[in-house]
Amino acid sequence: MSAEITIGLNAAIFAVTGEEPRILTLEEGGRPALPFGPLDPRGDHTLELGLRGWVREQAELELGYVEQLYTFGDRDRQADTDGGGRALSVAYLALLREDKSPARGAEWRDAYSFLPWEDWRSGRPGLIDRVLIPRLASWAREEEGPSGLRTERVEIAFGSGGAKWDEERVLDRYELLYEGGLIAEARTERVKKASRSGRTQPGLPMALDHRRILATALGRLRGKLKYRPLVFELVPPSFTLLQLQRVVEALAGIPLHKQNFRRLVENGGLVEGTGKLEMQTGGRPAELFAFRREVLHERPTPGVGLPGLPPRS
Amino acid sequence: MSAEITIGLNAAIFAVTGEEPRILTLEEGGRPALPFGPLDPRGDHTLELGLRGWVREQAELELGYVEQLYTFGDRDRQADTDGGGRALSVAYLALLREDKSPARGAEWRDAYSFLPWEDWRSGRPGLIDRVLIPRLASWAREEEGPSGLRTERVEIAFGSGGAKWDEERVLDRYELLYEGGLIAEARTERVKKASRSGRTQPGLPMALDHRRILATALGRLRGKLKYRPLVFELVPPSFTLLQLQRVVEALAGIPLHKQNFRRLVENGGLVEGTGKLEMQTGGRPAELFAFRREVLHERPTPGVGLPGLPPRS
DNA sequence: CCTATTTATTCTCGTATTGAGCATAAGAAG
DNA sequence: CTTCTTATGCTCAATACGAGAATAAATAGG
Repeated sequence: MSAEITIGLNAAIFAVTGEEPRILTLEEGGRPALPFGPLDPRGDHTLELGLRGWVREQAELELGYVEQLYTFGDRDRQADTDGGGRALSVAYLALLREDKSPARGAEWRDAYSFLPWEDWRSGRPGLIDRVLIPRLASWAREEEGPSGLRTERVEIAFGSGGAKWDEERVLDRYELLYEGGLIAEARTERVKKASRSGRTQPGLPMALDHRRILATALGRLRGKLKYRPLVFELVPPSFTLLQLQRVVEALAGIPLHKQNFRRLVENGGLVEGTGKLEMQTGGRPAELFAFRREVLHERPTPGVGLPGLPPRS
Repeated sequence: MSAEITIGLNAAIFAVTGEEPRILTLEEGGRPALPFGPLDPRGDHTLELGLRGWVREQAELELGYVEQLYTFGDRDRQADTDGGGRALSVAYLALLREDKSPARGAEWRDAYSFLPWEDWRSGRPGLIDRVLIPRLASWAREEEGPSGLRTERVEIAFGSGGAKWDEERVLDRYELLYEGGLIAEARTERVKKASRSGRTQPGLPMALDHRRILATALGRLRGKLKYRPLVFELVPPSFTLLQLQRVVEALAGIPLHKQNFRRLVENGGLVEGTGKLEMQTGGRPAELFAFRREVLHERPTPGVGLPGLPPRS
């Protein structure tokens, strides 16, 4: 009766440096992997503590903000478990201030190198209409059961055909690309055929299911930015408003209106001026601001907001 | 090395009938329990399918909307595992249209009977200021390490001391009450002492950690109502706007302004009139409306909204 | 038939927030 | 001292929100 079950603990650890979102990776069988390790059923008091332990061990980093993301347990998409064993992955989202340098073996990589279609900071990436949509469209055509179901999913996920781009639907997009055979990690006939015919699979692949975890994490992070003051976990204790904005933009993957962003965080009571100035701006000096913790008292959902949302929600 | 690990699948299944939110329960060791069963590591292809199987078996109900909630794995708060085994619970939130009657053994119960402080539809429940706050305050006083930390948590969670009530913080409140010894399921000295001295623990207890799962589920549901059209999983295909509003109010636990609610869902494109009328209203007949699926195309976050939120987000 | 009651539905109004952009300030570079 | 760059302040129209008045269409009772 008892097949062996193992619990893997995975962390998608984000930092933002140089205006780019980074994700901490290890090298695992030739592909980048998220830091992970098995739960010690006797030792680890909580899942989160187990995770922190693994990250400490593998990257010599002490995690700050940590939040549980999702538990992956599909039998068909798990690691090649040797026997009949079953592996579950409990995935976490973690944030680290700046990019502290990790131990050798671990390194920070540009998060968008794995999900290049998610970066809209310089407009809609050409990749989407040039590669993704055409190939997804042909995938949608071929097995159309209930008319247009796949087509509708593609439109909603990628903001084509009249739908609007929703930066939070990172996982929807990844899953669609996975099903459509555009993700190298899916070892389906479709992917093999495509690569034989010389087509590239967009974005760098990761080990196992880790890119899916990354997509889940990025989607959650983007969503949560809007209603919890998470950005402040990623910036130094004092920062200029432009720095703050760049961090939000890096994660959200879209450009923001500078003056309005300032108005939002200042009037929203999220930050307070420190009186000090940052002189290395390349222009007029900028005031340094700090997070106002009291805001947690005052407003139920103190996020930084993103444009394009139908307000009130 | 290998201690046995078991994965429990739990479901918090909501329905709304007669303007009351209901939760599906079984009876387990004298206390109400959420439907649950162990994952079959060989049989179940996915966690969700395993869960659906258990609910089918135990309650003879076919789940509609299902979403993964959280994975609980604290060693100290798990079931009394006989040996050194470790149990994880993967909890799900599920919604069921109306209340289909379950098999014997399962029954629908008022969700607020377990979390009575969460129902603000007729104003702030007296229980909060009469019982919860005083007892939490004394708990906060007694072990105040960093000054006011506990006090601050209580204020934010319960909307006392200047903070506003945030209906989403269901889990925060539950955890606070748990730590403060007001939750019967916590088998701490504090709880025992309180019950010896005749104090009641507010709300009906559930088996194991199930009330915590319920709190997690309700919090998530309240949050998600605002930006995804979840309510429509809980109402019949056609409904009057007041019916819809009552369902939202039941779950959110707060009263809504009728005219504004109507404006929100109508102008928001969430519903469309069917032309048919409901005559049994007790007053003027009401038009029957239906969910407009197209809205998924048009707006990224088509929720029903709740008042009091700092807009944008 | 007339009236009170109940619920539905339509509008209005004052206020706050949003999205967009113009204008000014204060540094550095030449 | 002109130009470039970034910071910061301010305006303006469009929209959304919160609250509530006003009107419509049923039912129940006399």
